[in-house]
Amino acid sequence: MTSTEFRRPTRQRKAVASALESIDDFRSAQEIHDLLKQRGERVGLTTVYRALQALWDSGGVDALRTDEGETLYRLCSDTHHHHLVCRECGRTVEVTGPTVERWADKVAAENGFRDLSHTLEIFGTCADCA
Amino acid sequence: MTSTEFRRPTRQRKAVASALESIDDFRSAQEIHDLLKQRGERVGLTTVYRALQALWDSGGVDALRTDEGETLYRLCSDTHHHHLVCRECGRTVEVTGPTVERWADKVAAENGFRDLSHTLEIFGTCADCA
DNA sequence: AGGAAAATGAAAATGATTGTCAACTTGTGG
DNA sequence: CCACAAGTTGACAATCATTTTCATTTTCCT
Repeated sequence: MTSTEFRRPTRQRKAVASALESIDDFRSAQEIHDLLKQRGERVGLTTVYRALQALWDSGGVDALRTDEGETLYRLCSDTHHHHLVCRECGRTVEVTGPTVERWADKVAAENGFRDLSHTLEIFGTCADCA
Repeated sequence: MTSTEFRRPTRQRKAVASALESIDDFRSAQEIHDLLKQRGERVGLTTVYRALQALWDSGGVDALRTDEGETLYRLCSDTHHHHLVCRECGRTVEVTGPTVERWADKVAAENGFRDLSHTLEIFGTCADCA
């Protein structure tokens, strides 16, 4: 249902998309690039960046910033949601929060803000790592 | 009440702290460095970074990451809160959300996560910029 | 086929932040 | 009062993710 992202679905772009499909956790552009290399898919790092960017622009992937400043990507389910991220192992749990959405909208509206977006990530140590 | 951060309160560190006190919005390390330069305070950029880092470690300031990957700092009120940030002018409004705090704790607990922290920022266009 | 627009990728550039290290301060014990 | 060790500073180089550049290649359309 979501528009299929690319003006031209090239080999490289399909490779990136397919790499994302084979992973559950968030990965950096570089990691995805490495993964493609392992698979024998020859795709330039620059292109991987561009493809991820494009996917993000079109809403096809979720992006997340680590404390170290790396951007991590992950295929996006089509519902709006947030993440619970384990600081140790990086495991992520997808959580949805109508409560939060409503609260954010309300607060923003009260302050006269339009055209909203928000980021919410919860960090912690998961049961396995505790 | 908040511990005063520095092992040795040097001229430079006091300058950074005082610069922060004179501002309301979030500023980058570089901007703070510039501000000090304008004031005639000669402080190395490296030192500004280190001072801000130290302040952050001790909980004295709030830090926020822009989409462009810059880290912005601001003196921290002692209540836990979040920010409503205008994408255009950078104006920030401090908001508190007990609702959200509770929700985050609950969700995390349900998934067996401990030792929580979270980030929540709302972005939008403020009334003046619309 | 043929040309224009889109896409690629290697290499250089950017830009925020961090590491290095020699010089400088400061507090302390003697 | 003084020397010394530990804490600090800052100019500069180094990192490292990401972006630009730009010449080359691919793809789409007619």
